[in-house]
Amino acid sequence: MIDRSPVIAPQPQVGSDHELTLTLPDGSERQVPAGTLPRDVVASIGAGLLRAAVAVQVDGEVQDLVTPLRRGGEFRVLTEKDAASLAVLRHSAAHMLATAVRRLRPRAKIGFGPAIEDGFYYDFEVEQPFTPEDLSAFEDEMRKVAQEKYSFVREEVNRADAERRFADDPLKLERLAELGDDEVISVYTDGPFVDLCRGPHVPDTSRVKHIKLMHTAAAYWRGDEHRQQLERIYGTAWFSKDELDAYLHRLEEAKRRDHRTLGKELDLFSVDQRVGPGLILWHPRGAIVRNEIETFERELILRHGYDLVYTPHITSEKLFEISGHLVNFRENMFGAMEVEGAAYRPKPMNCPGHICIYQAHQRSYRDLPLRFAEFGTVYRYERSGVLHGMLRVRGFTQDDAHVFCTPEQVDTEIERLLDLVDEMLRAFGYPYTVELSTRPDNALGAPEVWTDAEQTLARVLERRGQAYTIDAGGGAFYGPKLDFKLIDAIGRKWQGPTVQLDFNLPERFGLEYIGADNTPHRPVMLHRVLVGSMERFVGGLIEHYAGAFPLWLAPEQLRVIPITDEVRDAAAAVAARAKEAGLRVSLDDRAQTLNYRIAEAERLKTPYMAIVGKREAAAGTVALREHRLGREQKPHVMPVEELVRRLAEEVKTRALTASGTDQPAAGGD
RNA sequence: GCUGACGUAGCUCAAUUGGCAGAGCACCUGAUUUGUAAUCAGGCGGUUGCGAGUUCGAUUCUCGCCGUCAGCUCCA
Repeated sequence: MIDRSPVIAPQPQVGSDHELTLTLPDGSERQVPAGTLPRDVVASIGAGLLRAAVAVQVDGEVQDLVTPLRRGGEFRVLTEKDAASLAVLRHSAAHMLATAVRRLRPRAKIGFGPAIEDGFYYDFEVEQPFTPEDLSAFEDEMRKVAQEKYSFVREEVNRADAERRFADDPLKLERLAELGDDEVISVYTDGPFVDLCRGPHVPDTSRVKHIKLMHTAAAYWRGDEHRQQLERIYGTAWFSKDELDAYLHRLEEAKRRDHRTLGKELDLFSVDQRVGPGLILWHPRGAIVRNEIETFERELILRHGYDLVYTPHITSEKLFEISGHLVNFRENMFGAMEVEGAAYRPKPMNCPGHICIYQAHQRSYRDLPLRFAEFGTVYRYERSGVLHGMLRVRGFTQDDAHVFCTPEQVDTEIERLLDLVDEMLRAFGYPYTVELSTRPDNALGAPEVWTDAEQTLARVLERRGQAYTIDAGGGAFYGPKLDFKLIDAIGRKWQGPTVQLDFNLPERFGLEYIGADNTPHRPVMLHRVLVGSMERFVGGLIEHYAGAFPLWLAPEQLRVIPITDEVRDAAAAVAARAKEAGLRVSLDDRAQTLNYRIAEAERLKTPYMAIVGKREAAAGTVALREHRLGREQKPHVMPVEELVRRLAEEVKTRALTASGTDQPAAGGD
């Protein structure tokens, strides 16, 4: 028999003997006894509000309507309109998934089922992995659970009671054993399913209507790869059908932008089994994009006082013994090759090489700061399961640089780096956020040095009015860092530039400079990358621009198309003129229909097409077609000189074509 | 590396219970001379990822390896 009775308020276990003060959003105050259920408070405000309520927020903390109030403070009712409600909905959806799975697979053991960004998951221990058919059966069953409108009933129980209830669920017992004696043990029941859970939940299962189970995956219990793997089911849940549809559409959009698909369609790069997984072959069209970025960046950093250097791809592994990489990251390095009795390795980082250049001379404080930059190709062994297109590879080129300076110069150097980062990212149209990562537990060096460095970073950021968040304990063991996160055209975050202070390598290599006092001092070393890796950055750019690069980066900037053979020479002259102006231009005089040739140029997302017919040939003009204007557009007739001027200007200013406005071709490709 | 799915022409995909491996696009040839997103005809193209096994017969079933995809774990 399914218990469908309404919620019975469990007796609160803690102090119901004192009054709590709740402050409502309108400023009014209410006194209620501790242990009162929020639903009673909400009901007293209004019946309509109770119907709309998803949960409440008390003193900043979200809790559901059936968890006894234990403290007072700001009291806000959360409805479907509040962003914080989504996590509650999704957590409840996870329970409903478990409810559905348990109905169809009574022997499935339950793990955890939290809300995550964009959805939820639930882990199960089962003998047979789930199939796609299982998934749709579970989804149907979840809808039934929603229709059956079970209340989420909260009970607070003692340990013995909880152990009895989850006697058949070893994973839950393990979790239970970890709960401290002072913690409230609560369980939530929706219909036939009961789960050890802190909450909060929506009032009943009928609130969870717009769901979709996305896929299954294996996941390690407690995220520990030495523990058993569980079957995880991912799903998403929203308050309205529109939101669900919009989310699914966002996924489609991301798929449409996938750099692996576009990389093939636009002939930018490939990988070849014979070369090896995670090793990128840059095709001519992709190489143009990369080269433009490198040229731009090289010009930029030279202007910012950097010196270009080159270091070998393969070095004696002694270098990595000194640097400590061999001890700490041996598993992630390519294996050693023996040459005349000495072991050599492909470099996993450029820093040791740059340090050796620093040490090639005795350095004076007058030489500092020294800024060595290199597009340095490094090789790291990444486990096969993590490789992903251009975004996660085994060989990549970092736009790496190391700044060697005196402690007094760190301030200004950081400041200069922030300018550099800003100039670089603006060129690609990326907004960004900044994160300051501080001292981790396994940190090297004196805490005072760390605190000092962290304060320097924070001070510079604050002086510039740059907003930032702090990732406490997120620094590398050898120094604190600034991480820049890029936000792409569809709102996704990407790892961007990083600036890192290093207390370790100067020590290990014994770096020195002679100070004004004529004694040796240890310089400070800064590592920094702007784009990180050319591979990852270009992969990200492909997705950011959906393959429609701004003109300065476009592999082919202009395609000239004569309508008939009669005007071929006129078209060739247009192409020659554009080429002379430094544009990347091609002439498509194939014996194909005009429509065919336009379709192909559009498929390649060629920014501009100059069509030349009899009228244009006679007048010295072209009919210009622009990729970004989409399918319906009137050709814009202009003199050849104006075309060239306009495009050259657009390249020179590195103008950003409206990224994200690139529409999918309605037919054809 | 782990779990699961997948691997057929350059690309996207077919191939009824195991029975002659196919289409569209691309490419080549010819015709077509076109006014803004795919002209017509013909042709070329395959050790069905690799290797073994079962079978009269394997793209199809089994095993191993390689690779790809999703997720987990990892990313100095």
